[in-house]
Amino acid sequence: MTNITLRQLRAFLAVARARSFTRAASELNLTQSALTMAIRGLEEEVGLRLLDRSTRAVAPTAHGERFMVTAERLLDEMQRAVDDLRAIADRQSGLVVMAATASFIGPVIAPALRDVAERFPGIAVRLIEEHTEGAARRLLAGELDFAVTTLPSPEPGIEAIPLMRDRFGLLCPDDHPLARAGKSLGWGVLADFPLVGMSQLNGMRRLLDQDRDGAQAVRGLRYEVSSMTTLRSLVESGVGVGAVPALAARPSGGSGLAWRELVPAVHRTASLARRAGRSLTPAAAEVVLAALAQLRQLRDPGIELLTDRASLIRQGWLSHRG
Amino acid sequence: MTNITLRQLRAFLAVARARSFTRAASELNLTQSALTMAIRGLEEEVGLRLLDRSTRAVAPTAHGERFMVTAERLLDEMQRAVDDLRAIADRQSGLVVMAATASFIGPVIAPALRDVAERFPGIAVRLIEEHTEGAARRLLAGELDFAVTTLPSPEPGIEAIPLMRDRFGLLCPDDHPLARAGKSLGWGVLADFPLVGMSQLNGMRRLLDQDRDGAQAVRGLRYEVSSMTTLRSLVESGVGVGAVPALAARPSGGSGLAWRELVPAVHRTASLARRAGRSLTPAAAEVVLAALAQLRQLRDPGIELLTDRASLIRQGWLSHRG
DNA sequence: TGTTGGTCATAAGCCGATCTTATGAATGGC
DNA sequence: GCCATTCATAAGATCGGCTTATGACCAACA
Repeated sequence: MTNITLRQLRAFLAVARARSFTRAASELNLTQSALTMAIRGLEEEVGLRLLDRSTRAVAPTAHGERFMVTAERLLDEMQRAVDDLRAIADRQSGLVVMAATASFIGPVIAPALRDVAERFPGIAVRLIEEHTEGAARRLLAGELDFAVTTLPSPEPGIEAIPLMRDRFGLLCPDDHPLARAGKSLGWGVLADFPLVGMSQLNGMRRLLDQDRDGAQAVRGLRYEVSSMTTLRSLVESGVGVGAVPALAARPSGGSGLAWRELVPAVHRTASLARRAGRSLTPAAAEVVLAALAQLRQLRDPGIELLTDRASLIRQGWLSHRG
Repeated sequence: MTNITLRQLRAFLAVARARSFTRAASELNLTQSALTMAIRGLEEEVGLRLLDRSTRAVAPTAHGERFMVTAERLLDEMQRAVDDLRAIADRQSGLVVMAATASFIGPVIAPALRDVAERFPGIAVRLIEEHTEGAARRLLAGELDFAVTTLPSPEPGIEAIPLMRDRFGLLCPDDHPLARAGKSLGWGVLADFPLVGMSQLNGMRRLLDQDRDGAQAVRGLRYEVSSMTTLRSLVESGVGVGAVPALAARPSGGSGLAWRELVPAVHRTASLARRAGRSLTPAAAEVVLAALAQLRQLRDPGIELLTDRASLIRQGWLSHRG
């Protein structure tokens, strides 16, 4: 086992290049004495004279000259490797692989990514639109840095922290009678109209299924669709109405759609999830922060933020730096 | 500038591979605590988490995993470079480039090289038969590790140490009248026979030219040749006699040739020479030592050893090791 | 030829980095 | 919930490396 240090390599190169201990010392901000000892240590370690020196001249030996090339390359590679890591740490580069449920991507993730791209042009993102189960599977497989999902129950091997919750409300055309009914709406009103809802594969659908009040929004469902975009289209064209979370309803006003709270409140909680014990990369942390900022900007009565930067730091999702 | 140490790299690799600080610590004969600190230092230096760790599990992060490859390669290259140097230091490999005058090669250098080859099969030698001036030029050009020459005067830029000296004597056929003349021979006897001698390009010829007694061996030279082999052939076939140094006469008895001292003694001194300030490689030192041993074995009355191992060490030609 | 200025080598003491010991905090298994 | 195990942290000890001071050597110059 070698006990050679990079310090010795640097000392050797400096002396060999400067052809002088004294000059090399001043370049390295050391004393000549320190270099003498460093070179001695190096030569003892390899058992070979690398620098021929007298009080009048210093020059690398033939072996020393060959070793210079090696030492140079070694230090160079080391520097490059460290620089790469530092670039990632400084978020000048990096790849974020993440998954999010569709309803988050439009109003939250997309603008967050635009934001991140502006400040850190070197960060690349792979965004996977994925429902809860798929995200969980990918997390466990180690494919993702993190995911934004409506994780129902904490799975082993996955660590999650509540991010926000929004309540379900009625989505209807903005010229629909219920759109401007004076009083607050109860879940019972849904019984009077043809209902549009998500298929059973969907996370929010299952929330409704399991809720006593929410179940009224899926009983006798007339149209069952697989994406929120489709649901919105159907509602907008007056085919029916549906119960959707506040976030999924956005944008509502001005888009031909109206959203009204339903009481009693039924919530859906979205979480930040990662594989247990896996830390966020600096780039991923930046995306999470930007998403948080987007959520804060929404200022929607139906949407409630459940965490903040400090809390994320406290629970080990973010570091203090940056 | 990175301040990362190879120690940290080794610590990182050990922990990442063992997936445990404790196990890695016992492998490296350190405490778990030391590794914790080493890893912390490394991570601070690059600004990036490289190992995700809890009290129950340790695993490299994605970046850590990539860095493992780099760190492995770096340490490996370092090890290889050092091993190469050590092989040279141990004389398991190495190339010696040397020059010697022809008269040395046969009786001294050749058997010395056979000897070295036996003990250090990895050492390669490039041996150049070269007269004094040529050797000096090559030394100054840095082409040679060392040379064995009859250096007349110390040149600047060349460092020389006397190796041995031999005296001139009469070379004649072994059935020649002078071969068994009772008394010692004076230089005057040469006047009575046709003389064979080296050309003026040769070092020993010039020694004779410049010596009052020796000059009698070149005055009225009948045959002027350019190599000792030729000279010996001519003398052996009875064409004439000549004055040659003891070493150049060997082997004399049993080869059809006889060699008799001439008085007063005229000496030729052979030196070990190298470029000033240039140290011998371990392999070259081995050759020098072997040559010295050969010279010692000659035990020829006309040959006088002028140095020894201790003296070479004292004057910086050899190191103590080995 | 003695002096002088500059160079690398060496020694001693200091200081900081690193290691060890001891302890704390977290977590999975029972 | 308790226990065993693991990593983290703190404090003291130890070791290596740095600086300062000095020596030895050598070339250049008077």
